[in-house]
Amino acid sequence: MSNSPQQLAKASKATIQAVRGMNDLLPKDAPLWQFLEDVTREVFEQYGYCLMRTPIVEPTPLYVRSLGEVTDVVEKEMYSFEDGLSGEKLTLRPEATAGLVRAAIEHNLLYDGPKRIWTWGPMFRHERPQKGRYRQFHQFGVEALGFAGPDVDAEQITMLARLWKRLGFSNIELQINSIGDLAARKAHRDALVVYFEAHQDQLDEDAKRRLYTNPLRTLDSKNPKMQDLANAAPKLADYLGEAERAHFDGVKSRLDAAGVVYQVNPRLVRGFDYYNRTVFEFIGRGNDWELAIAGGGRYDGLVEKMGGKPAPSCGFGIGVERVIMLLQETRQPSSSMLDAYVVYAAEAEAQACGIAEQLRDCGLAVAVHGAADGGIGSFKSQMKKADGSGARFAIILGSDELATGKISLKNLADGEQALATLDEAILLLQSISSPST
RNA sequence: GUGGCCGUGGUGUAGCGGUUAGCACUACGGAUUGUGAUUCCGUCAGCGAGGGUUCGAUUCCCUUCGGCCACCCCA
Repeated sequence: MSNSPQQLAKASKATIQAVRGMNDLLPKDAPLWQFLEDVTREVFEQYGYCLMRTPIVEPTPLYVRSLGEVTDVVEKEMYSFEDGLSGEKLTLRPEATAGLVRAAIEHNLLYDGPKRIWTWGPMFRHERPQKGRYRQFHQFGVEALGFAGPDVDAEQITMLARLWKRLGFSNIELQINSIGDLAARKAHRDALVVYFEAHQDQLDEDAKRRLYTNPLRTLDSKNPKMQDLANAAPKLADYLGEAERAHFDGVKSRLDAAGVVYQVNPRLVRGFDYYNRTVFEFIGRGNDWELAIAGGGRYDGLVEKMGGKPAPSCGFGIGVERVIMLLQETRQPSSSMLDAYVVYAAEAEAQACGIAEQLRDCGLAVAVHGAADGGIGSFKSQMKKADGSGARFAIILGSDELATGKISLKNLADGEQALATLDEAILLLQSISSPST
């Protein structure tokens, strides 16, 4: 019904836009993303985490089983559809953990012991878009599968703290909490429901709606009228057993030892059902916003629940777009990676391309001038382009250079220009070329 | 998903029933022989889309698409 011939005809005239909440990464923003990807990979590798990748599309039941049937994500935010060709029920992944766990089980990844892994890519959730919240967004996902002790919890939190430091962030807040094991959570939840039922008359609309679905959220209510009620409610901490408390203490003492500053937030919870014990969240603050930039926790039962052998685990996700927002506020745009920009007269066009190829053979980054209209333009306009490209040097090929068999090499930073042979130019360019190329 | 605010060249904006839709930045071209700045001159480029009201709509109304904010939730 949404694609009547009339509507299609109309649509065919209008320009086609990107799907709502799904953004293009434009060239001007790419360097920042690449910087973040590079630094993140380096930090993860420092801790022995290995890259792996899973498909963007998974069978829908994977998420229903792992995240929990009554979670918001599963109930109303998943891009689920039926493959018209096979009839399979599929879902665009809303998070990374379930797919990684599925793959770990499918390939028996844990047969010779626990594994530290990470991944990265787009995730999809059908929410109303806002700043820092998109329908296609990107996450780094990190999982330590098969580790039972509090050491990996602390390791991952410490790793994130190191990442923020490497990225130059200072205004990051860390909140941690223990939500206990399943039994403790269930006992606490039941007590909460009983408590709220006994105070039905004081509940606001949200609280009533969430009474049986997500009573924990009511503890976090922003409604001032609910504060007293929430404060007097049963506390999760009182339901934690000895082992759970010891685990949490283990995490905290390791963070203390590593010098990682944190705040215990007894109301911190996660949106997915599979979490237990340690949960944590890093809050980033920009000029006019405050959002979680990374969050995670322990999920001791998930691997077993998904059909694998029991493998207590811990993991987290980083919101790439949100980290990029912070980077945009704290970092200057990075400079071009070009070593040279070739400017040439019409009769030197063939030589320009040839010389550029020879320079690239030597590992240099070289752009050859090209104009929108297919011509090449004056030397003046070519030099403007050379300047705008951010290249360190301009290589000038005109009739004079052709006649002498040399090239002119102009340092765009200080304006120095000299004639040189190609070999001399290569040596000079290599000596100032950035080592990463 | 609910409620609210908002869509003017690539960017930031002025105008708000009849205007050649103004300004700034950017881009492009030029200011004597083959050279990046500044300055000066010039040029390109816009009312998100679709209906309606009207003699006439960028301006008013509706729908839609998109952005942002709050809620919800979360990275």
